[in-house]
Amino acid sequence: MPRYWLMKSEPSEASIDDLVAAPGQTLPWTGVRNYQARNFMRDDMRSGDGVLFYHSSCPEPGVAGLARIAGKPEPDATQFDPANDYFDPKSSRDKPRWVQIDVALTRKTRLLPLREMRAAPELATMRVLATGNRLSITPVTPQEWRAVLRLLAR
DNA sequence: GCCAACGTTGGC
DNA sequence: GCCAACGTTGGC
Repeated sequence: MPRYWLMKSEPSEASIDDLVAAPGQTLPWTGVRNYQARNFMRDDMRSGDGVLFYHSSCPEPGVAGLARIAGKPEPDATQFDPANDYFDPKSSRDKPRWVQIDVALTRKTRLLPLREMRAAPELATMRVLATGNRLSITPVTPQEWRAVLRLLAR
């Protein structure tokens, strides 16, 4: 049974165009430093799960493409690298704290702006739209997934 | 740049 | 375990 996720990325760090241009059109999802989001990756994601690739903290926030989970969670390489912005001195290779997982492009879509998502009654239940939500990874229901696809097709 | 909302830290 | 202080997120 496929599951669905929304994953936020700042386009200045990793945009949908970066995913299009990546080797194998696949990027390791690194840098998650929130336990709830980590637990989604570590415990709940399965290869083949659908992903809404969302651009955040940018002039036009919204869904920018469709992707899917590939492979399985691994220790996030950036946590061990002191030169990396996401270095975590409290983590160790023996007991890694953070995980990454590969995300593979399905297709780039038109931008579905946050504004349009908020205006769509069928998306009112989406976690990412909930007041105060800051999670960079949120589950998406099959109904929400289908509704997003319908909006993208317009 | 502002600021609301939320997560994390650390003293007690 | 409480909770104040602080840091981060992310839309606007």
